[in-house]
Amino acid sequence: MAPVVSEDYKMRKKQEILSSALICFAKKGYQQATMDDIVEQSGFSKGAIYNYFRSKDEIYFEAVNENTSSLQGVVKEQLKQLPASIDRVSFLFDTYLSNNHEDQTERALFQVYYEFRLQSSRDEKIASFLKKRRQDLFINLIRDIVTDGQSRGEIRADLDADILAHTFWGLIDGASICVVTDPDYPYKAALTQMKQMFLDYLS
Amino acid sequence: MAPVVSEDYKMRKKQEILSSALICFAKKGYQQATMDDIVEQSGFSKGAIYNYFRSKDEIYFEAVNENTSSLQGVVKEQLKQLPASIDRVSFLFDTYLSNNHEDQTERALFQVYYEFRLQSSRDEKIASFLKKRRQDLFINLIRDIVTDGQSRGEIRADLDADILAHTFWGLIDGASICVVTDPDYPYKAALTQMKQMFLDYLS
Amino acid sequence: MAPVVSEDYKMRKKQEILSSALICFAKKGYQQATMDDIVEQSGFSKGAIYNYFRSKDEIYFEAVNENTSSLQGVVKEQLKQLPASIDRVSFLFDTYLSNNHEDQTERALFQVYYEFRLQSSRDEKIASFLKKRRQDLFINLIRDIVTDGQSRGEIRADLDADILAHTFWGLIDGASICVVTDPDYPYKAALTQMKQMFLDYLS
Amino acid sequence: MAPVVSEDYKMRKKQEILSSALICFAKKGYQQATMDDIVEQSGFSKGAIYNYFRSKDEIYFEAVNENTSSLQGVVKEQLKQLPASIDRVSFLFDTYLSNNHEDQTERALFQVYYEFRLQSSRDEKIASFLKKRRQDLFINLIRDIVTDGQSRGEIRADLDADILAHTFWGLIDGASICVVTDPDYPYKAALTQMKQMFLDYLS
DNA sequence: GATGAATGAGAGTTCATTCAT
DNA sequence: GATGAATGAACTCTCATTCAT
Repeated sequence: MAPVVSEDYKMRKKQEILSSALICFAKKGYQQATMDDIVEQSGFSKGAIYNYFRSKDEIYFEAVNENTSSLQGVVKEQLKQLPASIDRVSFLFDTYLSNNHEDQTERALFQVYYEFRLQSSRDEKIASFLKKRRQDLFINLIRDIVTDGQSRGEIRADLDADILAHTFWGLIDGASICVVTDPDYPYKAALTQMKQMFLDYLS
Repeated sequence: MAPVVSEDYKMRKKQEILSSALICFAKKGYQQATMDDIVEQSGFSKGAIYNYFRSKDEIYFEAVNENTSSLQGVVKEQLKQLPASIDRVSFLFDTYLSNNHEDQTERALFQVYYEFRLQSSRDEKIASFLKKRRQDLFINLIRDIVTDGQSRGEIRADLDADILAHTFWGLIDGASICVVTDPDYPYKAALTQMKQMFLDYLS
Repeated sequence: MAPVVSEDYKMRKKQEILSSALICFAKKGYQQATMDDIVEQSGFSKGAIYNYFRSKDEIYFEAVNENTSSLQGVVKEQLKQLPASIDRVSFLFDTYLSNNHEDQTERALFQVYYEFRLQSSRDEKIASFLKKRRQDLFINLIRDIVTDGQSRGEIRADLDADILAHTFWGLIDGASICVVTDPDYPYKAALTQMKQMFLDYLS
Repeated sequence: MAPVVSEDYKMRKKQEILSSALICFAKKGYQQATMDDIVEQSGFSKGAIYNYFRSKDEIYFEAVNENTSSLQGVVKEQLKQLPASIDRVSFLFDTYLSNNHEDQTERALFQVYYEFRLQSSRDEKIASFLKKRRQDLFINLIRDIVTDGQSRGEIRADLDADILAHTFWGLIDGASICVVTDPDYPYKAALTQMKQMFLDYLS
C-alpha cells in the first residue's frame, strides 16, 4: 500500500521535532532534557515522536548534526568566488566572526555541539562519525586551500598543510568554547587577533 | 576529647574519593556516572562517601577543581625565575605542551573539566565560580605579563593586554578541546604553531 | 484530539489509589508506609501512581481529606430538616454516635486523620489548611446553630456561641481520640454522657 | 568489679539524654528526628547514647513516659487534702486548666504524647503499656473519687463510675488534642465549660 | 568507656520506552 | 496513525546501628 503521507511531509515533521529537541537539549543538556520536555516543546505526542525516531539518543544525534552538511555547501560555494588562498582563509575567519553569540539560539547550538563532541570519547559511534566528518568537511577544506596557496607561492612552503588545518580549527574551537562558556568573552576581538596572527604566520 | 581520626586522615579519604570520582566522571560523564560507580571505584561504602560530601554535585565540583589552585602556585613560582615577558609566555605554552594527553588520567581531567565548563551556562553557581577563577588566576596572569612586557618595550604597545590574555587562553582551550575530543589531534604540533604565531604577534 | 481515557476514568483511578494509600497509612502510619506498600496495596505500578500524584505527601493530604467536604454537604442537608436548635445539636451527636469504630476502615480513617492533625504543628501548609477548614465547616456550623437557638430562646443567652462550638468539637475529638487509641474505650456510653451534659448545659 | 560510675550518675545521664530526645521528638516527630539530632541536642556522642539505650525506639518509649508516674504522685498527694469528691474533680480540672499551652516545651510534650498514643494501635507493646497505665493511674483515680462521692451522696447514684471516668478523660483529651493541634484553640474557656458541664452532671 | 566513621538496606522519585485503545 | 497511561529499573540520598580505635 502506498504511504498515506508523503515522504516530504514526514521530513518536515522530523525537522520540527529535531529543532524542538535541539532547544530542549540547549536549555537543559542532553541528559537533563526529558522526552516530556520535547513533547511539550514540539507539540507532538510521545507516540508520534517514537514513530519518527527510535530513541532519544537518535534524536540527539540527528538534532546536533542536521545542519552541518548543508551549511558547508553554502560556504564552499562562496569560497569558489575567491581566487587568493589568503582571502579564502580570511573569509572563513570572517564567517565565524559574523556568528552572533549573543543570540540565544546560536549560542545554544554551539553549546550542544561541544557537549556532543565531548561525548565522543565514550561513544565509538559518535567518535568515528565526528572524526570522519571533521576530516572530510573541515580539515581537508583548509588543507586544500593551504596546499593550493603554497603551490602558488602565497603561503610559506615550509609549513605542513595538515597541521595548519588542525591549528586553524583549534583557533576556531578555542574562541567558540570560550564564548560559549563565558558570555562576556571578547569573542570578536580575540578571534580577530587570532585571524591576524594566523594570516601573518602563513606568509 | 581528641578526635578518633586525624584531620589529615580525613583529608586523605576525601582525596581518595575525589580521584575515584574523577575517574568515574571521565569514564561516563557526570550524569551517567552513578554514586554506585563511585562506590565501586573507590571501595568506600555509600554512607562513607556521604559522610565526606553532601551530594554528588559537591563531589563533582570538588573533583574538577581540586588541583587548579595548587598547580597555579607552582607555575607562578617558576614564572618569577624568568625575567623576560616573552620567555614567560613561552614558558606557559611549554607547560601546556608538556601535558601528556595520552595519559588516561590527564585526558580524563581535561575532559571532565570542559564538561564542567559547559555546564556553566545552565548553572549560575558554576558560572560565577569559573568566571571569577578564570579572571583571577588566568586572565590577570597573562595581562600582567603583557603589561609588564609592554612597559619594558618587549611587547608591542598597541595591543590590548586584556584581549591578548583572552586570545592566549583561547588558543590553549582550542588545542585542549581538540585533543580531548580527538585522540589523534596533533596537539603538540598545533600548539607549537600557535605558540609561534602568538610570540611573533607580540613583537 | 479527544483524550484516550475520560476524566471520569482518571478520577476513579485516583480514588482507588487514595483508598489503598489510606489503608497503608492506617496500617503503618504516614512515615512508615512506603510507596512500595501503596504499590502493592493498590496494584498500580509506581510510575502510574506518580502520574496521578506529585508526591507521597500529596497522596497523604488528599487521602486524609477527600471525604470531608462531601460528608459535610450530606449532614448540612439533614440539619435543615430539623427546626429546633437542640435537635440539631442532638442530631450531630447522634451522627458521631453512629460511627462504628469496630469497622477497620472507619477506625483507620480516624487514626490517619488525627495523625495528620498532629502534623499541623510542624507543617504550616497543613496547619493553615486545617484551621481554615475547621473554622468554615465545623466551628461556624455549631456557632450558627447556637446563635439561632439563642435568638429563639431555646439556648441560654449568656453562653458564648463561639466558645460553645469549640467545646462541642472538643467533646467529639476527645471521644474519638480515646476510641482510636484504645479499642476498648466505651465510646458510645461516654459520648452519650457528653451529649447529655452538653444539652443540659445549653438550656 | 564495682561499677566505676555510680548508678545515680548513670540515671542523671539518662535523664539528660531523654529530655534532649524529647525536645527532638517534639520538634520533628519521632520518625523525622534522627539520632544525629539527639546527639547534637544532648551533646552526647552516638556511642554514649547507645550505651544507655538499646535503640531509638527505647529512647522514645522512655522519653514520652518518664514523667507521668512522678507527676501522678504529686497530684494524688494534693487530692488527699480535699475531702469532697466534687472538689477533687474540680481540682483535677483545675490542674489541667493551669497547663500553659503557650509554653513551647509544654505543648511539645503533649504533642509527642498524643503521637505516641496513636502509635499504640500498631504496636502491641505500646498498646498494652498505655492501657494498663491508663487504667491504673487515670481511670481508677476518677472511678474511686466518683464511687466515694456516690457513697456519700455527693454524686448521683445512677451514674456508672467507670463510664464517668472514661468520659472525664475524654474531656481532658479532647481539650488537649484541640489546643495541641490549633494554637488558637480557646483551651481555658472550653475546658472551663467542660468542667461546669461535668460538675453539673454529677449532682 | 567513649568516640564517630563506616555500613548498606531501603527510602522517594524519575523517565525512556511501550502498547492498548 | 496517533495517543498518553502505564511500566519498573535505576537513580540519589538517608540514617539506625555497629565497632575498630
